[in-house]
Amino acid sequence: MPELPEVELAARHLARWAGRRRIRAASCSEPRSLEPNPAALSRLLRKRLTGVERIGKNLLLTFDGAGKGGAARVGVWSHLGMTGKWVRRRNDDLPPRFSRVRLDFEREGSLHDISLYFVDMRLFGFFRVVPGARFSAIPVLAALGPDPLREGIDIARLAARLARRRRLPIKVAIMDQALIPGVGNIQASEGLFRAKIDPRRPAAELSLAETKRLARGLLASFNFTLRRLENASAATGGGADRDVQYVEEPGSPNPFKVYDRAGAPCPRCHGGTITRIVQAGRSTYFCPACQI
DNA sequence: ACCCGTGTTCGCTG
DNA sequence: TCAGCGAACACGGG
Repeated sequence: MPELPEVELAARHLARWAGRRRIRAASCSEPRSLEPNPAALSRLLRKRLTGVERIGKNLLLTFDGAGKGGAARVGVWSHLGMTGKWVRRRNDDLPPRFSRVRLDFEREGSLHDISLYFVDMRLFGFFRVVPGARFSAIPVLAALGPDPLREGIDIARLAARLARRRRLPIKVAIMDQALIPGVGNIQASEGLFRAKIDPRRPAAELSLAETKRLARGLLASFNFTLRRLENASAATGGGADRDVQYVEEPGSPNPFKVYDRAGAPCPRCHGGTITRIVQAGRSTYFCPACQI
């Protein structure tokens, strides 16, 4: 599930659910993973969630101390991996299955106590406490490109970087998080379809016009997917003090134009058949007739 | 039983 | 030094 749109929705939910609220308790339940550990989690106690930022698929939370005497600021760097999600539950509800981290927030105004859970079945995601919230000191984060939703896509920068990928297929190239962070396997196929670009083309061969189309196609796909997620989230009871998950419900129809639609007629040209190929070990979907 | 997977990192190779 | 590749991580679902 989690590519840029899903993580964006998670960030908005976290801010709405727990923004400005103070952590009363923090615990982790996973037996074998080293991260986080109780000692690291304890640094969050009594601190207020003052910032929720997203760069690509990375969630950056900032917590500030209660005291005015400059109590230490603490950050959390969280990634949803393949199966991670954030879930809100009432305080006395049972923890969801595959819960890894539980954060209990204090009552605030008319809001009830709530618990937020970081849930991750496959354990490819993580939740790391970052002392001082010095995110930029983390090499992986520093290497990320500018977030496309907030800062747009710098065509010149993108073109210059693609030019260095001589042989790499464009679909594989754009999944490099240093280029356009947040592009995952679904959004890569969707963005290329919207841009009418063949995913097999060597990255360095794209013209400037094609690079522009690609940037627009990716942004359009991000925004389309985000809107779908917002609607699905609102429909399942956003605002009510009930259990809410932000991910699409299982069994909901595939909202994508080509992803996971092998064999279907092309929704644009109607002349081609959506085809699945494997690139760098991942599925790619495209229309051989109108993606050139 | 077997294979697949919406992500990332690491080690190897040329 | 580096682009590119394949494996590894873990585990439910089809």
